[in-house]
Amino acid sequence: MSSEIKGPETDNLSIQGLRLTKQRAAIMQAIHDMNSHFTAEDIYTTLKPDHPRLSLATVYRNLERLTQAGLITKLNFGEGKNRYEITGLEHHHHLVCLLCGKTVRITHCPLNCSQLDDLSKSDFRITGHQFEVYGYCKRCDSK
Amino acid sequence: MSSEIKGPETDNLSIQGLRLTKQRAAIMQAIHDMNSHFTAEDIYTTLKPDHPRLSLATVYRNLERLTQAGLITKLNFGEGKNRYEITGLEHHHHLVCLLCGKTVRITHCPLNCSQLDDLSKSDFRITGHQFEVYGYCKRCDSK
DNA sequence: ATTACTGCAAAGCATTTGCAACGAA
DNA sequence: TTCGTTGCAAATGCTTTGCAGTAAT
Repeated sequence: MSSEIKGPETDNLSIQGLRLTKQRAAIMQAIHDMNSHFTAEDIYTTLKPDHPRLSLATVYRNLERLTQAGLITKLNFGEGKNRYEITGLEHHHHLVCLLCGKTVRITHCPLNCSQLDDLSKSDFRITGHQFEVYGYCKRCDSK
Repeated sequence: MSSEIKGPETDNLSIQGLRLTKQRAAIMQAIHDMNSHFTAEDIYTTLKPDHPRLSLATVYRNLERLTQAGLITKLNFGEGKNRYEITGLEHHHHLVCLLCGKTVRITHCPLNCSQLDDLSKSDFRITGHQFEVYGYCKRCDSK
């Protein structure tokens, strides 16, 4: 329970040597209100109306820093762009609808398989993994 | 055993309504000689010396068509670019070394888990998935 | 006063596309 | 003669970077 974003809090930031700028606060707030798998563009278009001078570059730089700080996690749904989610939830993966983008959380993690245990012991030190399942949700499939 | 690339064969192509151009033949040959997880750039730089007029666009277009035809499969190692491999091998996933790029095949497929069976039956029609594990191989880890 | 952070514009990379010429069938 | 395919150049989409000014500590 060390690194969680619970609101516009500064604690996690200062520990990492990050400063709490207005832009960063706004971005963290937006991340919260987003409650889904968001992109840099999502954050940008959400904030732009109330922060006309905010630049996309700032959003990217912040998402990068927050990722490094462990506050958010980078996801890859194979769309050619990155998505993020807040870190600290139970470890999970996703089932993604290719049409509407709806996602369902999969709590089962494929990393717990004996074949990987064997490999891991002998030849590899595993540091990360990625598991995403694609398909069509009931709603989209019936169209 | 329907769609395999075994050399500069035309059978698979004609079935798909694809023409066997010099460029396509060269690309298929290169794919063979590549025997690893290659990128569009890999194919391009391999062929360029002997095919000075070959364009990257042609490589991309061919990889796309060959993927559609099921002869090769698109991979995503989270590098911000696509990799491909020849289809027809036993279904598998990869353990990828983040330093040297070495890959180890994982024959276990996480799609066979009861949680997914349940979801699949009720809400989703699963059409694809992605499972890659990252880490450092023994050799790179000891550096 | 430092020095992290920002906006802006330009650059970077992988990939795609429009179009006229080309060449398999 | 078709019409799938190609080369070229330009365009796209996402992301990064250089730089000079700004602001948090």
